[in-house]
Amino acid sequence: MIAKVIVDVPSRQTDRPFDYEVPSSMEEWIEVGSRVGVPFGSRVLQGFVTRLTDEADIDRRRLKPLSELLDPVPPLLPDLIELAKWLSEKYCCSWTTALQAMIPTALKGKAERLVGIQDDQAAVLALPPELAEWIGTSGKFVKLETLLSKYPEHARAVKAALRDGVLAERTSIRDRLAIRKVLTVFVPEDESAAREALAKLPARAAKQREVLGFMLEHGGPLPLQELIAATGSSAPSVRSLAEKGLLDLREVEQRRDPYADRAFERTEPLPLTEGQREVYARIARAIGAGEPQTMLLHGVTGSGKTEVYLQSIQYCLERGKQAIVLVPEISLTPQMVERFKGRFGDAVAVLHSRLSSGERYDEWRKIRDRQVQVAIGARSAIFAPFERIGLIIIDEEHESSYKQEESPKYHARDVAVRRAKQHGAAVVLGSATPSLETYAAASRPAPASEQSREPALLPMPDRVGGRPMPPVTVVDMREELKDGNRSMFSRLLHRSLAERLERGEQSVLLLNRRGYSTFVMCRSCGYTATCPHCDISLTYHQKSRALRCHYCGHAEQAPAACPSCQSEHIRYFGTGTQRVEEELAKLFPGIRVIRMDVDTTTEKNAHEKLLKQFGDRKADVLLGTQMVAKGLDFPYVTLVGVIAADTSLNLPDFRAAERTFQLLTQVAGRAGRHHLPGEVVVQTYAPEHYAIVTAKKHDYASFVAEELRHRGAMGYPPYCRLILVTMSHEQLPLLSTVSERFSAGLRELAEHEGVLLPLGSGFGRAMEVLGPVASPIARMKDRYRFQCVIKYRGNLDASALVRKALEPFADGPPQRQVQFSVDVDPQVIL
DNA sequence: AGCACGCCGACT
DNA sequence: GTCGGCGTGCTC
Repeated sequence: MIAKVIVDVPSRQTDRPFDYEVPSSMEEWIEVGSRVGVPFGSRVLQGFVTRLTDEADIDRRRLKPLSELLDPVPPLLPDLIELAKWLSEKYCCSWTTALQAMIPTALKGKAERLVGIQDDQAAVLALPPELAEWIGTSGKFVKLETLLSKYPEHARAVKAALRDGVLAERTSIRDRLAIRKVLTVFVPEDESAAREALAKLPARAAKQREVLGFMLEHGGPLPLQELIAATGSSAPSVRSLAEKGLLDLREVEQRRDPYADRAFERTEPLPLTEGQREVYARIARAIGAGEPQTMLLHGVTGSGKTEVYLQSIQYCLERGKQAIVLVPEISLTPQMVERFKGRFGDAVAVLHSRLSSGERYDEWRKIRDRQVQVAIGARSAIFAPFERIGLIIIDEEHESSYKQEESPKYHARDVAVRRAKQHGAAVVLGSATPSLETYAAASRPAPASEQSREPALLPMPDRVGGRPMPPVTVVDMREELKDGNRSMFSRLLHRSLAERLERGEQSVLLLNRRGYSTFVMCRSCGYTATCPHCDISLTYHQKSRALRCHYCGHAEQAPAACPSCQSEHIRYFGTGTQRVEEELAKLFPGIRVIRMDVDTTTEKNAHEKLLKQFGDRKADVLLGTQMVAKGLDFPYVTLVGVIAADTSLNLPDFRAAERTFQLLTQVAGRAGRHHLPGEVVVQTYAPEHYAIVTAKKHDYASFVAEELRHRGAMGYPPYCRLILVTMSHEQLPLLSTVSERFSAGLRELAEHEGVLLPLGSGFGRAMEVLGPVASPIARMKDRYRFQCVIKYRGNLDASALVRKALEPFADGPPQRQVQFSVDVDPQVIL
């Protein structure tokens, strides 16, 4: 049997399967998706089996055998292997990079050199005795690295022994993280004997008596650490009991269940409103049909989307299929998890980045081992190794966090649609503010033949319980200034906050962070601190009093005087939220504020804790950046204030208006979700901007109409698609030549295909190549950066053209190589 | 990505 | 006359 293996070398030249002989001992176990160790050149690497066949592409005599099978159960399934291939083509990355994105980091194996004694008694005598003893008997292998670090003085002897064959060497792939084993204490089988022994333990062995007594009373097995904690004893006491045979001490495989210590109250399906019922029926029908179908669930905030999700999943599970739920990382809150755990209990695995890699690995294994039927998680949960997916839900479909910024730069929404196609599953994209791409596709009347390719539109325009959308008041900050109010709070917001304080209700304040971020400026000469390696400003970190570049990590001490003019009028602008907090304290003495931003949420679970405090009404105001806009649901929040709505409007990105509208709508949805009516105050310097006007009216349709006009005029998605190619090199002239050659080459290929046409002409296939021009961040980590923007439309494989255009630049001299980075469907092009 | 093979300068 | 620079080409 021959296995086609993708080896873990992310270069263009090795981005194809290599053939290996499957040893007969592995034949029964090996599958497409198995992870294996293979000899590759002079080393052993990790790889994935992509196909099993009897035909080798090369001379059979040149084949090498697989050296090991790394997991008893394949970590990937054939559909994921195929999906990875698709990812690599669409997003222009290597197959192995795509495969790596699908498995937990814990499984990224690394080769390790092992040495052991050959079965040759006489030769062993040649080894230094302590070495021989430590290595142990023949057949046992120890890590070479460990051996050398333990006995550095014997390095020569080891080398000689390896050369002479006294020591044998083997290479093996070792997982970065093993399954966690926990030393666990058991009551021995012969419990009565232990009881008798307990009575006979001498009085001075007080600890042991206590421990044994506790175990006999407690009964069941208990992790050693817990036993120690519970009895105030120490490990030696337990061990000596174990040595006497009065307790058993064994290693037990431990699942790291991050929710183990929490009980979730079981919930039952809620009665659906008529609107919910209709949507649910459509989704259920799609699941039942077993045909791939995408639906856009356009439901206003508070319309009860989550309950529809829950019941749809229920239906899916009843059909014996599995479901994946994607949620933006930021809104994967305990509240959210609770709702799913509450409904489906142990059938849910939760995957998010706040978990340790061990915890994530264990949650992932529940999926692979078929112990759960529902996976809820951020972006990468789309790769959950389920075998029969019936439903994929993407909540807050418009969120940019579904796009991965590193290679593979995939968009989870597009991957979901593709995966659903493989499984005949339904995809539900849920949002109050769908992305323009999705909405345009869903509302476009599809030709009959393409019915299933366009998402169906499922509207949910009403809030549950008929609660109205909260009224939004827009305050023109220019008028405030004119009237002599120079505070960051308008008179209305100030008054509204005061009222909430009086009534004991809560407020949420959103500061659109960009434009307010931390930086350093000299008020005398206008000097700003910039990174010496990148063309961007340094940010000021109050805690360490350091200036830091968040692209390359460069850090320096914050200067006391301006390095340029020596003036002492250099000012450090703290995070915007800190300033707001200070101001609040000044205006409302005694006000209790919870601040949520990068500074206060770095600690693990900080997020969770802060939200819980706010939920317990331990604060009057929740102040934060974007993260307070998403998915929070607190009954006593009756005021939402947006400090500066237009900071995101002024970003030089074509999605700036869309982002602003989405943010305002989302945050407004946080107010008045329960019995108390809510109110929203939006402060801005651009009250007439359509994003703000339409957000005020909760009028998505008008926003879309206006925004589509702009996109059409400027030639941006959804009227075309984009690919951003960024090239970088230390030397500007070389970069300039190479980037010109690349864009010329790409134009030539497009010309050859007959698609190199201006997008403004007609409606067929067309492609434009813009640039190269200097990137918005023209230098990063001492490398200059140029970019090309490719716009295209119609049924054409632009990724394939880009890949082809990249070929001549494959690899040359490693040092002076221009780096190419391809971003298909970029979220920001600035 | 490694690592080996292969052609031109400063050493025993 | 050899050791070693890293350019280029391969890895089943």
